[in-house]
Amino acid sequence: MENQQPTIKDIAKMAGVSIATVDRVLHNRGKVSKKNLDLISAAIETLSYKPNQIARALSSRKSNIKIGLVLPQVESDFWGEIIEGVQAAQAHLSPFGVELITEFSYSYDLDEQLKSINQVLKMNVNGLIMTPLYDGSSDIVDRCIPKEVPYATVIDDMPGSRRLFHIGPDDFAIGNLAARLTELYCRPRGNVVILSPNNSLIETQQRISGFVSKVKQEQLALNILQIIPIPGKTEKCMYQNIYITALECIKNGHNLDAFYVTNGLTQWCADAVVESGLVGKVKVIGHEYTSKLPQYLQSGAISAVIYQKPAMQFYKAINLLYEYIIGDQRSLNDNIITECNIIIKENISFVHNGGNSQYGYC
Amino acid sequence: MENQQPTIKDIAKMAGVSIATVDRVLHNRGKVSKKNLDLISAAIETLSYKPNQIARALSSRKSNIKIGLVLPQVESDFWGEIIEGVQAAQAHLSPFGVELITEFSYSYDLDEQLKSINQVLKMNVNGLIMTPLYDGSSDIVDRCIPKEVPYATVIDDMPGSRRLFHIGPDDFAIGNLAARLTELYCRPRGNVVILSPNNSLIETQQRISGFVSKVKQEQLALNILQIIPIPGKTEKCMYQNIYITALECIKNGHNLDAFYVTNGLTQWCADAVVESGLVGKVKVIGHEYTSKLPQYLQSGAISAVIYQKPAMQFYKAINLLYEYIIGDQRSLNDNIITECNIIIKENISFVHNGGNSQYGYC
DNA sequence: CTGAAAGCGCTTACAG
DNA sequence: CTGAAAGCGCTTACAG
Repeated sequence: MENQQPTIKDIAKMAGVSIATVDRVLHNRGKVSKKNLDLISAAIETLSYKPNQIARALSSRKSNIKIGLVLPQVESDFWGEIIEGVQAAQAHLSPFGVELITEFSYSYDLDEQLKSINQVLKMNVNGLIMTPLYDGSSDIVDRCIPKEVPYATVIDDMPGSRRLFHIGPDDFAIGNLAARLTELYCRPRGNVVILSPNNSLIETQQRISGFVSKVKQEQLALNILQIIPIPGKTEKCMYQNIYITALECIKNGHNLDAFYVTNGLTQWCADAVVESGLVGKVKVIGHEYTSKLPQYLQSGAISAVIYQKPAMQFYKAINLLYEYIIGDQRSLNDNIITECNIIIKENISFVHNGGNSQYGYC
Repeated sequence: MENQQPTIKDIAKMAGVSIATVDRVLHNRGKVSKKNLDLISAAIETLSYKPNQIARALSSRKSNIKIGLVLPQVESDFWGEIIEGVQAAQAHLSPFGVELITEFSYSYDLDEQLKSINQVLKMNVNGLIMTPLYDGSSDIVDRCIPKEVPYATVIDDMPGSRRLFHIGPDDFAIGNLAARLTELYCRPRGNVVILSPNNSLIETQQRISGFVSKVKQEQLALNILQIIPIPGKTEKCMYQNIYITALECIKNGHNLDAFYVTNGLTQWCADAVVESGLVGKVKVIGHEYTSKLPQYLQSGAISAVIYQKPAMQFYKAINLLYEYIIGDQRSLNDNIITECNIIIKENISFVHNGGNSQYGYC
């Protein structure tokens, strides 16, 4: 009926060789005479042959592909959600013989992460996906990972490193957006404090500068009172510190109208607002989907968050890295901007999050 | 190494039959003796066997599966975008031997759509996906499509019909959201006119009642001046009617602060605002991603839209219907609420639309 | 009602 | 440097 896709047989016939030889040039492994190479290449070209991925997957099921994942387990909602993306990817790719090997680290500590990387490398992974923790870490990480092992970064980038690609939000644009949301919820005008965990990360800095420059550029009726870095490497530490700091800000007066929290710790800042009985008076704008988000939006303790769908990012990263490893040479965009959603009280019921994505991953 | 997934061979061996017989019960086709049926079912159970989809796809490539699509081509941005979702699905499924057959109708006219349905049925499709045009059409459509052909609805539903499942937004919730967005952009308060194309659709009515009830329930500072149905079945008609109506509203005074447009014709309402030199003064809140949306958001002619990602909806619908047809009995949720995004000036750069989804479909 | 055999398109030893 | 053959897990006629 329709003209069938050409198969490896077709091009073998056309080039007058065996399919084994065609396979050799397809994977440029083994030696092939120049003459045959040319013949085969020409045939591939003229028939515009594309290897059938299904057949490939079925046939090479024995030779497992392993992809390593190095995941912090710190902000538990945020990273916990990611695990669901990883599981979805596992389910999607296991019929292709892909095995995912995950290592966790329990603090935002570079040494711990390097240990995880080495652990994963011991398992002879064919590729690696990670979220870098510090901006200076490019060289260290590059030295740690052998050149033969391609790796990708998700959420935070490591520019200047050998990473194959990066998936993550446009943090400057996100900062712009946060400023607008703050402005909308504070109208006619507002005094804002920015609380900044992971303050040393370049991504955090970009969000802040996006926020600040949006305010200036569009002369939003926002007055940025302070930008306060929140220290802490472990989960508990960070929760406590942001909560205490928010409480202090509230007590110090200054006619505070809003907090902007630069990452997923938003909920713990909102706790301070609730504790102070200022829900509705002091708005909280922040990031990510956390367990209490629905109820906090409902009560007004949080006005809006920007949601970067981290589970989806990992899901895509794993799929892309797999395609790269099996040699799908589709030109790879090396910096993929992830989609971010605004979540407010009125749409949280139909924003798909990591735990709600029965059909979220196609 | 790891315990391999059981194959059809394993369960044949365990039940003491041939793989052909196992295959028969897997697809409950052909007659199998009660004894063997029980034996095989037990084996499947105890080994918790899952057929390998890859192998299945490879082996059954000859027997093409055809899925029919019945698509209006009216609001061209909206429906044009959908075609990209269809193409993505085609690319994704063609290695599985799936062929998509698309028929277009060029007006919102039931008779024309029925013709398209019949056209597609003539091609012996194994399933069908459509967007119903009128609420009364359940019976007519049900009579038109043979019982053996499963079909699904996307975007608009046809409750009470035989459709297998529906994917679409929660229109009442969307109306709620639209009210909130209007309120945010009109603060401190605003006079709103609702313009309603496709007014007879139950989905449109739900958006409107969502909007109205949100205003009442939360006592939003919005005053709904009028709700005006916009007639028109063809593209040109609708564009002209909404533009003219919007112009009239503006001229009639009433201190208009905002339009809420209940569907993807938002852009043509904004044209009237631009024409009247009232950009910034009269806000427009609406729906969908259309070609001029980026520039209109930038200039302020449109303040915000709610984007239901129609291409993604079709992409998912096609995949789900395919899985159903090949007998993937995963329990099928028959009413899938699609994710909707808020798009405003500050986030349009990183919202993935149909035409921007290189990595949007996993 | 049941089974042996060929085949889907590719990969992988193995023998030359 | 090259090819014949077996195999991945399932489906599909075909013969009993």
